[in-house]
Amino acid sequence: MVGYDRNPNVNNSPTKNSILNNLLNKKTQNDFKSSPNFDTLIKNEMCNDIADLKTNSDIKINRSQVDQKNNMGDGKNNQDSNNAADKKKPHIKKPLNAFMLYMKEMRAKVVAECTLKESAAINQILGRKTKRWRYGHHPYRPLTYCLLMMYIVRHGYNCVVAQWHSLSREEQAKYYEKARQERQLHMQLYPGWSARDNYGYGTKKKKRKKERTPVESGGIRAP
DNA sequence: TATCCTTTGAAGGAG
DNA sequence: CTCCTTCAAAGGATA
Repeated sequence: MVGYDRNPNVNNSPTKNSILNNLLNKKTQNDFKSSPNFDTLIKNEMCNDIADLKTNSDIKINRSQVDQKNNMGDGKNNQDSNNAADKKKPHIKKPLNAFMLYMKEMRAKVVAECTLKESAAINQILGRKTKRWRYGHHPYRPLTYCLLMMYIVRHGYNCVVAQWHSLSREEQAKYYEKARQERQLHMQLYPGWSARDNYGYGTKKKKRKKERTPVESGGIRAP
């Protein structure tokens, strides 16, 4: 179960290499380009990224294949996983906000729909900041990015962009209300609890999120 | 094995 | 008040 294997329900299940090759071959790129949902700039940016992908993706793929081979040998090392879970002392988690509730609900659907399992990519699909990979350099690992683009090729650009933000006001209000109820319940269950209680939980220090250059936080790079 | 990545939103603290 | 940071979920990737 390592890597980016496709959903077994899908009829054909190509290997990682064939997925990459499929993306990189001319036909796929042409299909990609001909999508009516892309303007010329985005098309060109995407194709440049695809070209860049080819230079450094081989190493990652070989690494994944090695991992897969290693995993085939042992099938019973999952017993000590709950051992690690026991080690953690119970802590009261933050209540989920509206977007987190939405993600929790929609994640499985997106995972089933596309071949992606990497949550960072799924979260971008469900969130908004698609500009970051549409215009600038992509933050994904090559194979993840490859599969994300495959998803776009298959389902169309509008399917990917801003799913949360494309919800109607009423639909979003549903999640905000649910989140409000969760917070209220959380307050009743754990009076006096503060989100600060979990700062640095389990670790010495969390990494600094970002050094914050507000101009570029939008992610749009001038071409 | 622990942290990173990535999203939005809540919340607390600093200035 | 405004700005900044952390953490909620999640699972593959990575050091």
